Amino acid sequence: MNFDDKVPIYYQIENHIYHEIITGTLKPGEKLPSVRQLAVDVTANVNTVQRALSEMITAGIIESKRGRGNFVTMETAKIEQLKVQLVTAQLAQVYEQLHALNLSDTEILTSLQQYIQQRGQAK
Amino acid sequence: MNFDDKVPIYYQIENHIYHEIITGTLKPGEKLPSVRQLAVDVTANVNTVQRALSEMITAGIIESKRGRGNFVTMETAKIEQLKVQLVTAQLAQVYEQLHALNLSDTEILTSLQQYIQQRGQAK
DNA sequence: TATAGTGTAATAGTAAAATATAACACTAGG
DNA sequence: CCTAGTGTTATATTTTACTATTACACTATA
Repeated sequence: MNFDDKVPIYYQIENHIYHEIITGTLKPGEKLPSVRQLAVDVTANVNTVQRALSEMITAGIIESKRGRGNFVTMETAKIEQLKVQLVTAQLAQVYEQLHALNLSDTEILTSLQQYIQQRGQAK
Repeated sequence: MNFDDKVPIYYQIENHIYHEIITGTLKPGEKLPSVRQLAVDVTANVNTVQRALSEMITAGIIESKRGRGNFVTMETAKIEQLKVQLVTAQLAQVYEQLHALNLSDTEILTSLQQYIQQRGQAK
């Protein structure tokens, strides 16, 4: 995995798995790879993976069944809620940051528009 | 100061000062508070502040004058460039994250639009 | 029932960030 | 020249994330 050394690995693993759940790579009720396999996949330690999973279990997104494995919740409402939560967190962050740089609401919007346009051309 | 324990303090201090420079709270050529005073201001250690400053000095945004103090660069072009850089980094992050959540370009834009609208109503 | 695969937990060790503290080097002003 | 204020650097210590390793608890199945 490609880690950003500015933020904890367990946090990045958590986010990574959340993304897989939200995009449907991991479907509701589906079994996750074993913690040992996950550790290999993301090139991290079992304990680090476990820490990430613990938070997801607490959040109710993952259900842990001892001796069987970890499973994505079947409550699709929770997954949808999680998605909204992550999206909103992202939007809030950009908004706050750019606002703190004295960009107006419209400037923030148009700058994102421009960024997307330029990004499309660059490909 | 209000630190996010998910990212290094020196990095947050760096960002904090960058914001003050870009918004004009700290003007070109202006002297920064002493490192010891800054440490008190942000409730961190002198060495931690120094680490943040070191990166800013390397980046050419801050000029250090031993015995006199640290000063914001007078090259306004550099400051403008820094602003573009920070804004772009923010835009890139949201875009990548939301794109990874399977939001299309237009969905990303409209969701930001909606966020700003709702935020306005909440006040 | 034995075994392989699973989650869970504990221990010890390493590395990096941050702190506390002190010392050093330079500058300006009295 | 001396002193107060500045940046700079170094040392030792604490804290936290991460790793390596091992052991334990449970489940399914051959």
